[in-house]
Amino acid sequence: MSAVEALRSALARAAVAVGAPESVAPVLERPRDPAHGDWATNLAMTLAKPLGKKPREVADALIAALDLTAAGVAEATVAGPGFINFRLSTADLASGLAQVLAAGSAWGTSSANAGKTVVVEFVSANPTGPLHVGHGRQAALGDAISSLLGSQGWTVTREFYYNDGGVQIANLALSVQARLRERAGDPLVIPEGGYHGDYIREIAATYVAECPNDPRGNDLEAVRAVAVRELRKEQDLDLKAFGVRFDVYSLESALYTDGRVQRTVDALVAAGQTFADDGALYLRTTAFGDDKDRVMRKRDGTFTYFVPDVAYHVTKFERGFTRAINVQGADHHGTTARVRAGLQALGIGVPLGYPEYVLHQMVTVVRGGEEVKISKRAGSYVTVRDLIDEVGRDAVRYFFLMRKGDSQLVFDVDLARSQSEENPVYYIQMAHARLSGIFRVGDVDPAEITAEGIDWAVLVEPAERELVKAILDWPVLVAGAAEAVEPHRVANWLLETARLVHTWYHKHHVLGEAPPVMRARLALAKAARITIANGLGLLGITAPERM
RNA sequence: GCGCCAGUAGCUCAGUUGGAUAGAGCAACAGCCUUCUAAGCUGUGGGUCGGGGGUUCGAUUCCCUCCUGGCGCGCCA
Repeated sequence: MSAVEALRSALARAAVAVGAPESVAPVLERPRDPAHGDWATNLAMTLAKPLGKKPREVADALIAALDLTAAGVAEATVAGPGFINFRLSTADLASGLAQVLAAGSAWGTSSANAGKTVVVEFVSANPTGPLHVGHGRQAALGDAISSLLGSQGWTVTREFYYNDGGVQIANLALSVQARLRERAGDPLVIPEGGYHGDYIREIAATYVAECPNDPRGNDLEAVRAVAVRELRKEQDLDLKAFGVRFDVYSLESALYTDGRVQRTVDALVAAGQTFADDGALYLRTTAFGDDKDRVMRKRDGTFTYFVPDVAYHVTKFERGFTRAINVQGADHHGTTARVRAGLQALGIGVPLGYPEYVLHQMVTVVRGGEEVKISKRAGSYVTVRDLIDEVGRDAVRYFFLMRKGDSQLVFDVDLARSQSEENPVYYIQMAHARLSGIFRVGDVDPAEITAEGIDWAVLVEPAERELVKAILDWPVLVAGAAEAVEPHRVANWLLETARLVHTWYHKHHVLGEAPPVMRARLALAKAARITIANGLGLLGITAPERM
């Protein structure tokens, strides 16, 4: 049993002793001010009302009834409106590090969700151009969310859905055709809604090389096939540069060719959830919470985009995923109600909140204090590749993850590329490198550092007590971030912990200290290094040995 | 007009799911290099948590209302 659990159960017994109505689960949290102690509980305040007493009286009674030894507490005091603050002995506090050393790369993982499966869909771009910064945010978020869930025992499938059907693909083919005809000497006429970037010219060149008999792109279907293939290749390279890997790629076009779209429509009609009006077929999405009913089949006989999306999500459900999480830009939030409504209308037992959506706000890129909008190759937007080439993969990952998804994100290129204290990525990686440096310089193999024979009571300095607490809080932090699907909590924790590492490193030495102190501090350094490396790993960022 | 998201220090943002005197970085100011990386550290100043109501022992957090900004509201995706 860990120190916290011992304290919690001792408190629960004390609560019963002072007459609490039924069993309680006391809440323990870190006091904001470390001077207040190592743990604090608001138990007395929550019990005050049912007991009909003042909070501070209840607090005094709780302390009197508390078995301090069993709770592993050196001191308990009442403070403020009725908080009880606890101080642990340094030995009890720091000995928790033994778990960290034993767990290693598994520190912070949990098997709480073992046996449950989740599919995380992200990026899911149209293959109509290089990935833009919004896709980059999705890639960072989706990958980190997948890792977070995986760390908590979920079996995770990372999935990319190519929207390779519909009008936009037709516009892509026409845009390439326009460039082909320009090459052949015609005046350039890029169609309405077409694509203007330089990459369209590159695709035209590829097409001419492969199909010399059709320099004007008269075979539009062949043009389309080459364009989609080239852009999928391009996007794959973007993702590779970003270090993101997917387990499954799904194609919208396949949902048409294998009849899934038609079968989904038939099922919705059979379920009585549709109606025809003015030559179009509607789904009664209002029966499932949408603002208005939505067109499924247009008058021209083609389906609207959300129909294949519903068919696609049926496959996720049929593949047996407990949860489905979709990471998308907030500009897609209108579709969430539609997809869920379609799944409910089918009446096949899909849970109400399926799929879940993690929506993120827009990204703006700033350089030299000015917003950057244009990439040469893409024409109208900044690409992920631009950012990676300029500031590196680690910095791009961190910057996309350091803000809550539902905040708009300002990506400061100058800050991200600066190799200085101001840059949070460098600051965190530096903490890891410094910890590594202690072992390198001291010629100590970290593998030799175990909890065996360490006197934890020597870690009495305030700076090391704070670092110890941050390390021991890591598993709760990760579990909370996974539960809330919020990777930015990990990013913030890393920055704060890196700060504690730098403070400790600056104030106290490891090598050359008296043997018991050096040994305990080496253990602390190793535990900190493990935890920071695990945190960076979850975010897909490297933990360098030296910088 | 309706829906979703945001509004916290000069700037960029956290705030542990309702707790103590609201925090961090940058910027400003004052200091610190014979020791494991100064790519660093220490300290100081800085606030009507957008405004106003409500819920309760207690609200940045929950509810209502208004203001401002972003996104969406298509037989586009």
